[in-house]
Amino acid sequence: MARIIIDKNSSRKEVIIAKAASLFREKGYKAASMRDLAESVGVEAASLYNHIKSKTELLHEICFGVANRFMHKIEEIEGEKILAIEKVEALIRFHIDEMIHHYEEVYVSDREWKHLSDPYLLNFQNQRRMYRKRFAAIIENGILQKNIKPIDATTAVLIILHAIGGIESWHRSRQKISAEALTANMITILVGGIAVNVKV
Amino acid sequence: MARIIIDKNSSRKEVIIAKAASLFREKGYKAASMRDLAESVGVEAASLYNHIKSKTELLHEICFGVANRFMHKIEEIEGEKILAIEKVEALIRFHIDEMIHHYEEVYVSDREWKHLSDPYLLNFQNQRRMYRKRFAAIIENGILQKNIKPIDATTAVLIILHAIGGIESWHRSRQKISAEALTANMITILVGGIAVNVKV
DNA sequence: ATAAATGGCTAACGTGTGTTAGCGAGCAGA
DNA sequence: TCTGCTCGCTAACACACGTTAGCCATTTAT
Repeated sequence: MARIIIDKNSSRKEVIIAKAASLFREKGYKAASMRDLAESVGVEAASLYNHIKSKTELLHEICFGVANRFMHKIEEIEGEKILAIEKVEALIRFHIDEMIHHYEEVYVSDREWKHLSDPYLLNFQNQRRMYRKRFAAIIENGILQKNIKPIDATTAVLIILHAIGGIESWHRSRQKISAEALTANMITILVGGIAVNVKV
Repeated sequence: MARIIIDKNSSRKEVIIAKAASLFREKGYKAASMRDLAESVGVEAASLYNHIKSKTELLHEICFGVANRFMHKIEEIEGEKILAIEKVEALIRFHIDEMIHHYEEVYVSDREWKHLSDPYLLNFQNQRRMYRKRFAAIIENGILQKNIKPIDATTAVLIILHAIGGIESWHRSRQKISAEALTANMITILVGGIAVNVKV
């Protein structure tokens, strides 16, 4: 009888969620079957249901786990007493970091949330909209402070978030450049793209 | 007996492909069923097979249709005698234009190509890799010409392509700003992010 | 007008899906 | 050691999927 192996600080449920994130990222939520997941966990499909309620629950856990982390971070940053452009940079750094270190979950939350079902779907979409509004508000503040170019804040947020989502490709491509170099490049382009050019 | 309505310059097959693109975009390839597609075309599921070979064929047609358009465009731009940074701008404009006017197909080609099956999947991935290499080569040229900042070209391509992919969100959001304004903003941020700052 | 091709239809197939029921092995605490 | 709970298993379910076969109506070409 093959039990799910767990280490000290993660339950069997958490192990399943982690494997699910990896699988959903690779194949997409719909294309990944519970039997696939079971195999990757090392167990029969039916056994999974001793730990989880449904396939959708796995998606909830992944999506809201990620969403909550981002919500907490933006709250933290909003409270700091720094320039708006610095807040934007901090936020970008956090996004990149998340994308590098919690790749699978962030990716899934980004691309597969459509498959959430209705009480959760609505909630998620609301949180997402809120987050973007608050991000845009920071940028608008920077425009008033004159350390950000007078651009459409919504568009800027859209570009920034999706650009970072593209780290997916970097992740796949055998890490030609280091995480630090990647971050530096992205900051140069993104912050450089919206910041008022003070130096040179 | 309900026939598929066609206009002068599109066959029944093309009508089906267009509807498929719309459906695949909305639900994802796997989640969109042939019965869904049939309903949106106004016909029974089995009838679709008088015009197409399989569900996968629909995905091929969509993905390679888009890929070919981009390949032709980059070839055209490579041949022009203009600065590298201008080539990049032209390419970005084309991407944005495609994303605005052939939204569904471009989106599907971007997000659902994973579900292509193997002779086609490999081919598509190769074309994608080629395209990005050629895009990166233009940027590297611009760095040598000193009209583009000395950044990692691969990262820049990655950012640009994904940022434009984000127009998806704009498309959904009731078009708060015009297509022209959106394009102008994106050019400001993206080109501004990589260009050497000559003017202020 | 007649023949052939086209493009619908219904019915059904096999397969893969998420999930439940029910059973038993092994670990935990008394 | 005994008891109960955790967590695995096999078997099976109902259903949704892509696709095929075979039939008939309508359009097109001769």
